[in-house]
Amino acid sequence: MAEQPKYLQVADILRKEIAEGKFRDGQTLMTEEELRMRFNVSRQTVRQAIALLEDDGLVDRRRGSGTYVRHGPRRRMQGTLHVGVITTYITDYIFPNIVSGIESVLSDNGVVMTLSATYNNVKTERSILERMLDGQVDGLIVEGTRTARENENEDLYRRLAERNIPVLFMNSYYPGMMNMPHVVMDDYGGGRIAAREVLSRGYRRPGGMFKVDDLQGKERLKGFLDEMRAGGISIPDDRLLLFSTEERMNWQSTPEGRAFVERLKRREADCVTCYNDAFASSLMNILQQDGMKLPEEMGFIGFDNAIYAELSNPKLTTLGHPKEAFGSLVAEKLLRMISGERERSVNMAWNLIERESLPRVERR
Amino acid sequence: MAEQPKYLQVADILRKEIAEGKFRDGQTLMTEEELRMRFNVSRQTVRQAIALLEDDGLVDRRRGSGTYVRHGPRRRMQGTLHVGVITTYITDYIFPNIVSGIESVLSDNGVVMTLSATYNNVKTERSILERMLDGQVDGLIVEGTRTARENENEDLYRRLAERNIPVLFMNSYYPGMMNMPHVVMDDYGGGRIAAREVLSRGYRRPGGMFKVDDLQGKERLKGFLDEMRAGGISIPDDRLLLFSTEERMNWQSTPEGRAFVERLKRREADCVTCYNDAFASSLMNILQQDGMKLPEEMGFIGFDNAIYAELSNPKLTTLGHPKEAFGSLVAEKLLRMISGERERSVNMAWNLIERESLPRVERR
DNA sequence: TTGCAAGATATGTACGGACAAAAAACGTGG
DNA sequence: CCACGTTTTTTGTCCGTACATATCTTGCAA
Repeated sequence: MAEQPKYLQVADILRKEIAEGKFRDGQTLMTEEELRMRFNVSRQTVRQAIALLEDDGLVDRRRGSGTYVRHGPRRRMQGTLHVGVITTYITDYIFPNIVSGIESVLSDNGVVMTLSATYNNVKTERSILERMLDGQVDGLIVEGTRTARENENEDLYRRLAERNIPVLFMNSYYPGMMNMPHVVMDDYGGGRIAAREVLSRGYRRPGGMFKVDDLQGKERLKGFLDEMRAGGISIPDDRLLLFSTEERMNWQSTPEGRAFVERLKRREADCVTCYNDAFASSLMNILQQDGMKLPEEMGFIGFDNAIYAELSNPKLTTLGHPKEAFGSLVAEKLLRMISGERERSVNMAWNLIERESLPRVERR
Repeated sequence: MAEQPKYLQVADILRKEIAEGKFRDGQTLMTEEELRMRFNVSRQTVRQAIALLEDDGLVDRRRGSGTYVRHGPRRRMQGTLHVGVITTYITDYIFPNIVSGIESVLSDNGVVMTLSATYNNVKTERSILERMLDGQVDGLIVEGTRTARENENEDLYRRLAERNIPVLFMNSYYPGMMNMPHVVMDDYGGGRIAAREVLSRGYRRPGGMFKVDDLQGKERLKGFLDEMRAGGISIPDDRLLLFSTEERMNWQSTPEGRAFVERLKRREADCVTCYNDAFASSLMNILQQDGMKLPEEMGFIGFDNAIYAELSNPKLTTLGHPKEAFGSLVAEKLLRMISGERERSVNMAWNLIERESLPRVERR
């Protein structure tokens, strides 16, 4: 009591006990009177504590009956289910397609969706999660932000877990995050596929550019390097450009970025494996403006099969992301989680889409 | 007290007085002690009442200082601004473009956006509004649902108004809704433009299909008919198909819809003005499958300049919706409203985009 | 066994009082 | 006039009590 008010202490203890599942039978096990005795406080204090739990949606109070712990599907009857979806972007790149897949499943099931974007900003993610917490969502689909770094918002995810709100990560996830399942592409495997493709088409001085502040990029890079090593090719550091999101919009203007482009212009590599199609497309443009002939003078392979892939010139050879199907799978999985089932994580396989940007080459 | 508990009565009175602006100076004017005297209740009861107002975000309590009424920009310091966006659809039609316009402005200003779709269902709209209310948004952009009918959710909009949460309607709005401004296309004017275009190109037996459960459609229809009348053309009822959203997906299979299509096949009209490009496109397909040659045998004009317009064959002549620019304008307006300014409603003008579906015709 | 009424049990409302802690107002001395 | 400590004001926490009201349980009677 010297530090924290009693009602908070009581609330915390009860919160913890609920999280541990001590009250599986339905009722909070204790009436206000029993709690009063147990903690040796007044009934008002007990009520104040329980009020907090009620705000959090952890318990329901019924006059004349008792206080009940909620588990499982939150809203008992009336009222629609609400699902929150948190992605890095909404209207860019392949996200409209993924969201569309999610949306179609949710709306078919009469579930209301709430969509927010983090723009790869951890603070924004925090702010959105806070809103979701007191907005009483019944489930959450999250694309992790900066997942290769320390997870600043772990406390909020813990609170979601305490409230039995199912969370499903997609595309990218925080490793070791309390048994929350994820649906992601097999990024490590994708990196290996890309490398194998590059090698089998005769390239011998491969380069690469990867975003490394999220798991996706790190895994793609790892798979890429492992497969290269297995093929007997080692890649010097200066044929690799590693960057993080801050530089997304202007990686070309960083010292490393400029140096990398210069080396490519000097033909120090014969092909580039790119983190995704957006970067592949913009890098191709830069080199073409400098007069390089593509794909003859340099091969390219990307990830995701975004719109750019079909529209760019030469058309991009790329690993195809299932997008709509991916979104649908994610949504279906979350709905099952909401209805109480345990779901496993999924790694989806890439399928190579061969276009024009990575032609077979002769000895150079 | 015979009916409602005292603390609710007190809360309601205070809520009303706050809404009327009685406490413009900052403090609630009354301390808990003063309120206790005024209402002749105990201090606990007063506190219980104020707690409700605090939940609603109407007041802030500061220990040792007093209870203050919040007006204007909600979150005082820390914490990002949150804006809710409610549209009828998200990933369909022109909505991705509009949302993109909104999103770019909001994210440039560091504002977090939360996006939800009603699918033109008033109950869903209600459910979303409830979430927005206890999610503490700082502003709301709403595309009204079924705006030509009674507004079932007026109570919720009133509560938003009570809490000083600015609401801006777009595309479609509820007439007479407490001074909440709107940004819409000039639908009446658009109807007239379409009619004028049809007439000036020589068509003399014009038909039309319009959705009439929202204001947009009603206004477009009204403008269309008025301009026709002004041009000396009266349109018999059976050359018009009026429908509502329920039938959106399958208007072709309703008795009226089938009858309408049959009349078109018998060439009882020489052109059709369509509620929007989606309907225009699908109607064109139906007639073409029946062997009709377009645009020679029947002219078409739509609204919105959606993707279909460019992709269909023949390419659609249509009235262009500004989409991204529209979204940006809406977002900028709402941000100004959040920072306290009063904003006027806007009717944006259409611009005609001439493609292939409404060619000039000779006397028939 | 069923139906209903009375009683027991639980939460909801309301009152009173007391002290704690933070902020604001005041007063005093420099 | 300012600085600093003291007092006052105001909200926060906590206790005890009483009664209201909804729900559940029990037991009696048909």
